[in-house]
Amino acid sequence: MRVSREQAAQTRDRIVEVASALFRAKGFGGVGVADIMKGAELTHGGFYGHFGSKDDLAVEASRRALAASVARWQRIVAETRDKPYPALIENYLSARHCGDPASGCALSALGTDAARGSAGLRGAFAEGLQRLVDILTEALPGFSKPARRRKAVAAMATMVGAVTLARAVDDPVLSEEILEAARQELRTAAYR
Amino acid sequence: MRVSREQAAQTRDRIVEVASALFRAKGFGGVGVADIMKGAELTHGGFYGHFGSKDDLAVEASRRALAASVARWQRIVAETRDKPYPALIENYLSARHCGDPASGCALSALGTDAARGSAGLRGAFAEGLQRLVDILTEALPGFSKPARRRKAVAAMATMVGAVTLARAVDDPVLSEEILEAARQELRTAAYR
DNA sequence: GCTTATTCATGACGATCATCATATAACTTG
DNA sequence: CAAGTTATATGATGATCGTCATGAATAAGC
Repeated sequence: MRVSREQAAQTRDRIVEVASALFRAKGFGGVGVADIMKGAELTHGGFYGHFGSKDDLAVEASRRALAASVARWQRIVAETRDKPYPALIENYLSARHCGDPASGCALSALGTDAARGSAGLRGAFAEGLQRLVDILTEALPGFSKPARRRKAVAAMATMVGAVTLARAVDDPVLSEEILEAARQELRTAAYR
Repeated sequence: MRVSREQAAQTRDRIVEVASALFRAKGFGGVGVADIMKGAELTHGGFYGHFGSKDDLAVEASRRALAASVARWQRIVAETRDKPYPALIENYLSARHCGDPASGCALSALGTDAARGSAGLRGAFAEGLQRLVDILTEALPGFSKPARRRKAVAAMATMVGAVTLARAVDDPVLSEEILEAARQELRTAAYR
């Protein structure tokens, strides 16, 4: 069967959206092309009419997920004009974000997977990371611009590491301790 | 063919050792049982005489890798009696560690993979993390014990996040910036 | 309204996967 | 030295994987 050009674009969009969630939930290797297509209410056959390979989709889905994070951060900054930095770290280091990788940040959901990925994939991660760091740099109070940039990069590392570790352990008490320790350290580090 | 009981134990040991390196290099899903056995100079058939499943081996290999990190940290602490903390973070955040996941820390090599793993696997990660945090807590200068513990947990998150991100991007300049930012922040955070 | 182009479904390809059954050979125990 | 045990090799299992060839059906272009 065939659908309108506009519907086809929507279909493609739906595939990327579903993939971005499934990849974050189960990893690049943990999801098959058929799973993704089924998630978009399609059969696996039409996949290669939209994408050249699974890796191509992985790159696009990662870009989509990271762009969503950028948009989310921008919204948080806009909504908390006075103190955006605490709002950002509180949000990232929340139990909700930790418990919902599928709709969370791709850096902490796919970080170690991306390290083993193609150059294109790692390029997408680099660009997404840069944009998030830019937002964080602007959100940080005081200091010179280079110092704020340095603090923003380090804060990114702390947040990504904290969520990654909190998810990697099976002890809920330890998970919460990790998130809380990161929250406290980042709060005090910003205002010293 | 058959080998002596002692040799069989060595064989099993060699499999775990090879697996711990291969898993860190390529992820749990990126390596097959046959690859591991070939790495141990065996064929794939004998695998299930030693282990109940691939996941069982994953747990054991992770434990092995994390125990090696604990031993490494203890050695570093013993060798730098006066200032063990800077030595630990310098070591973890080095370009060498970043460029060699196969013999590095399992937390930053398999963090996001472990988050999607079995409860047994996440238990192994929790225990390994606890031991590393214990060492870091003792190595931190000044402060009360709870404060040192909190700082140690946050420092772990920063280190794991920094190495994960530095590996996940394709830009060497950005990678080095991430490691350096984490080094600087951790140094100043410890002595404030 | 007819032709062409294109979206998606069906189905199959070969490769690879974890797992296991069986066979062989040699260590271990008596 | 004989009998039993067991470590490893060989080979097969069914499942799943990414990828692609083909066909049907309909939108788009003339």
